[in-house]
Amino acid sequence: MGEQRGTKSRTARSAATGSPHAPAGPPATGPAHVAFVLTQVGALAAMGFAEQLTPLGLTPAHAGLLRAVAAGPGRSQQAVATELGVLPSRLVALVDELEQDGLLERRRNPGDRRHHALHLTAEGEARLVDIGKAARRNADAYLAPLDAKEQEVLGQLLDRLAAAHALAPGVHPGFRALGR
Amino acid sequence: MGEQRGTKSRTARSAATGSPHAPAGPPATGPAHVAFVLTQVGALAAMGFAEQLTPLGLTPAHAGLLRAVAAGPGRSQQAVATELGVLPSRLVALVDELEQDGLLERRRNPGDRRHHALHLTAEGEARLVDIGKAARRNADAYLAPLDAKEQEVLGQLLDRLAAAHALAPGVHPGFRALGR
DNA sequence: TATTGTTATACTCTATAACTATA
DNA sequence: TATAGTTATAGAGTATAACAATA
Repeated sequence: MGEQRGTKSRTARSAATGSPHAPAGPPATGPAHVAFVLTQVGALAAMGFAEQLTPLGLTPAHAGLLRAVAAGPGRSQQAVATELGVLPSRLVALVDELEQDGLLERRRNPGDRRHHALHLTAEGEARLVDIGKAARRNADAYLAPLDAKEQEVLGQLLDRLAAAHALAPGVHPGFRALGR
Repeated sequence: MGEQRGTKSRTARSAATGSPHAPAGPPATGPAHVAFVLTQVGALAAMGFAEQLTPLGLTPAHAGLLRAVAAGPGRSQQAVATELGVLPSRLVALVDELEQDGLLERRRNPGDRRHHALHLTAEGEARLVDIGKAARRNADAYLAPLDAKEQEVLGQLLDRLAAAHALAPGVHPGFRALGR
């Protein structure tokens, strides 16, 4: 059930994502400060999630792909690659790995044999539940410094920003190739 | 003044930082959702900053290094590398590039000739001002969907999280090697 | 012998483009 | 010819370890 490949390099990566790099230092107040701290805590949260994922033998990219397939089973690799903003050639490797782990399967479309319809296996569905638990575990620990009301306020403000910047609800921007 | 090296690969990267990857999709509410959106908007803000930096011929890593040197002039590469959480071998390349652009200089320490004291040049100081403007520009655009009061509330909540998780004030976590 | 900086090297991730098989 | 998927290849980024100079 998943050979835990690349355990080492798989430790954490994400958000600083892509390249783990960083904005310069900001003043202690004002918009620039808020934006900077936003990138700080966002990157840290992403790293925490990646760490929770490690024991599952998955990277954030794998988790995002599993979720995308679950959200729309039977789609072609092209369709999924487009939604996630990933290069088709990269998606091949991700699908290969998840298929080897028995979490995902390619099914040839009888109508147009060029397509590979992507579907989760039963094990893939189960793994997706584990991913959800990992995300929840990370989120609870990460947001613990804030009480329930504060978490709600934070969530609403962030939702507003996400909506204003047209972020796709379930898709992480760090997924895509960034500078394109 | 800065040959704008690697314009192509320098476009944007950062936050998804490290590896530009992503947590899986979350439910529409609750802590897991808040944490996920936090990584989304954080990554997007970091990407925006990286883009503002591109015309300056710099990456977020360069900007962070310039700031670190400005914050404590005359320190050794080891000291700066430790503060930023960067490998010394990597710092060499970063310093090389900024030195070639005339923004930074190594000064041999007469006392202990093994050390290279790092200092900004006058041009480096000027560039740092430009970086601040870029950060401000990005932050203003990014936070525009929220009014002043909301931005303040967001900043306070994020500051609380940053403090609780012991984030160094001016240092971006995406800077360090992540899984270490 | 220990430390600073540097170089060499390997590994991963990402990106472009060429190739195949279907249509 | 056009499209889906794949493979090949090159490029950056990042990591480890070996090395030279200095102490």
